[in-house]
Amino acid sequence: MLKNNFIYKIISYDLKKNKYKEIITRFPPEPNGFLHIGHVKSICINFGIIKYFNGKCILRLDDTNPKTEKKIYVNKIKKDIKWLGFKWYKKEKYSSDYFEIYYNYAIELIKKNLAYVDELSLEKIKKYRGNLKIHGKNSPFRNRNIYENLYIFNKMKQGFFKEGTKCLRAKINMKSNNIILRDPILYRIKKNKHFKTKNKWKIYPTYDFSQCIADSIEKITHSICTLEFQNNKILYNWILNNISVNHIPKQYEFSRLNITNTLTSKRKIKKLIKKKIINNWDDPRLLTISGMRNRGYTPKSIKNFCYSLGISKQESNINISILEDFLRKELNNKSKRIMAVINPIKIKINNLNKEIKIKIPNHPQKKEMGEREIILHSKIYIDKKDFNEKKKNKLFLGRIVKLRYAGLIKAEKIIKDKNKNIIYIECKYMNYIYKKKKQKINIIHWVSEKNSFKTKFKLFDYLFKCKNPNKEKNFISKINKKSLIIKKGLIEKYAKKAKKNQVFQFEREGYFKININIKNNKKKITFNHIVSLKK
RNA sequence: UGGGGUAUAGCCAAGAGGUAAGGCAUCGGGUUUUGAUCCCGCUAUUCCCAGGUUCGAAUCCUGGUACCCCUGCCA
Repeated sequence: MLKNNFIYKIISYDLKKNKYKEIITRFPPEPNGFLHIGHVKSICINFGIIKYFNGKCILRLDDTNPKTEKKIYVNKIKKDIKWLGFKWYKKEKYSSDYFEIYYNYAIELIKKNLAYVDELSLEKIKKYRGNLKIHGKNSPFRNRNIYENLYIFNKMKQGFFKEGTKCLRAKINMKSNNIILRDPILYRIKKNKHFKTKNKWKIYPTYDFSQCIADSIEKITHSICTLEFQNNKILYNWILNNISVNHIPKQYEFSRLNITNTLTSKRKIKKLIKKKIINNWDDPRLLTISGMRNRGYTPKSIKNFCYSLGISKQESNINISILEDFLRKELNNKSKRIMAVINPIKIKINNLNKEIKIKIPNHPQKKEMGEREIILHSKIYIDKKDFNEKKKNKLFLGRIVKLRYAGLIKAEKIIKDKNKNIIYIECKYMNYIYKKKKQKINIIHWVSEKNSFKTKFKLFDYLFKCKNPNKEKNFISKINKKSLIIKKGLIEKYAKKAKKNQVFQFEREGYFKININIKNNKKKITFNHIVSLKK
C-alpha cells in the first residue's frame, strides 16, 4: 500500500501547509548496468506516489562517471521502466545536461573560499582523512589562495593534468565526526570518453556535488533515496546552502529491498556474467527487470509485489516466495491448463484395447477458456516422481492411482532390462467407482503416446540455495549448480496450437512459457519454466 | 562515549499517553478429478532489555543491548 507510509504522510502534510504547488520526485539510476527488483521498489515509490498528488516524476540518468557508464544501459533502463508501465515527465534528463552549471557552482564555492584544489595523491588523501576513531588533518594545499585555485581548476578543466593528480575539494572540516564532511571531493579528473558529452569534459563532478544541484535545478520537492545516503544528507544541504540556488529539495531515505536467494549488487552480477555462470543481465534466473521479463513475470505481478511491501527505514530481507506468490496469482487466472510429463516413465495398460476420447476443460474454474480432447489408450507416460515404492500415495506394485480426467490404474508388473533399469510398468485399467466415503487416491497427470510429442523443458531454480548470498564472503562458492536443468519429456499435442510466448500451467507442475523457433521451415517447440505450483 | 540510522508475531508493517490495525506465511475446516486455485476460521496479555514518570506507556524519561551504514577521486 502506497499510502500507509511516512513518505506519503510527509507529502500530504507539506501540501496541506501549502509548501509546494506541485510535487516533483525523481528516479536517478546510474547507467552502468541493468535495473533490478531493488530499483523497481524505488520506481514504484517515486512514480507511484505522485499519482495521488497529481505530481511529476522525472527520469534522470546519473552519468557523472564516464568510466563505467554506457549508452546501451540508458536504452535498457528506459525500456524496462516503460515495460513496467510508468511514464516519466517529458524527455528523460541527464546529469550531464548540467555539467556547465555544476562547473559554475564550483567556481562560486572557490570564490567564496569554500573549495580548493588538492594535489595530494590518492593514498595521501586517504591517510589525511583519518578513520572512524581518528580525526583527519588538513591538506597542505588547503590554504592556497583563491586565484591560484581558480587558475589550476581551469587548467584541470582544460585537461592539463593526469587522472588522480589533482581534485577539487570542499573546505568543510577535517575534524568532523562525520567522515563525509572531511573535505569531500567535488570534482575529479577522468580521461574516458563520455557517452553523451564525448571529449568535451576532462573533469567530472562526484555524486555528492551533482545530485543535490540536479535535484535543485529540476525543482524536485522530495528527493527519495535509500538508507545508505543518510550520512550524505548533511553534505547535500551544505552544498545547496552555500551556492546561489533558489530551491532546496528535501531528502528522505527508505530501506532498500533485499530478496532471499538472489543477488542484486551490480558489481556481483557483473562478476557472475564474467565467470559465465549466467549468460547476461537478462538471464531468467536473475531478478533484473529484463531477466524477470524473460522468465515470464508480468509487470503487474512485480508492481503488486512492491506495493504490498511497506516503506520504512527497517532493514528487511523478503522471502523470494512472496514475489512468486504474486506471479502465480496472476498466471493462475490467465493460463490454460495442459498435461506435460517432464520425467517420463512408460506405462502399458494391458486390459485397454481401445482408444478413449475425453473432453476436458482448459481451466477448472473458467469455462470461457474452452475445452480440448485427450486420448487414453494402452500406451501412456507418467512422471517418475509419481512412481515410488516408499510413498504410499504414489503408484507402486499393487497400488492404485487416479489418472487425471481418466480412470484408475493399478500397477501389476515392473519390466526391467539387464541393468535393472525400468523399461515400463504394466498396469490394469479400472473404472472409477464413486464411493461415499472419500478415498484418498492420488491423482496424477499423464500423457498418451498418440496424443503427445517430445519436447525439451528448461527448468530454473534459485541461483543461490542460501537465504542471503549478499552476506557471504565468497558468494561464488554458494552458487546453486543446478539452477538450470534441461529435461526431455512429453506434452499434449494441444500445445502445438499455442501462440508465441503463451503461458501454460502444467497440471501439478507449474507455469511454463512456450518457445517457438522456426528453422528450415520446421517449428521447434521447447518450454521454459516460470514458477512452480505451491507444494 | 567516533558519527548517522533501526528494533512491534515466522516475514513485512500500522501505531504518536487511553488499553496491540492490516497483508503474507503457518495451523484448523469447507469446495475441488491439480495435495493448485477458491472460501471460512484461529494465531502478540505484549512491543529489544532494565528501571522510572503516570489512574493509564509500544508511545514520555534514564540507563543498557543488538543489528545496519560511513574510513572510493563509486553511486
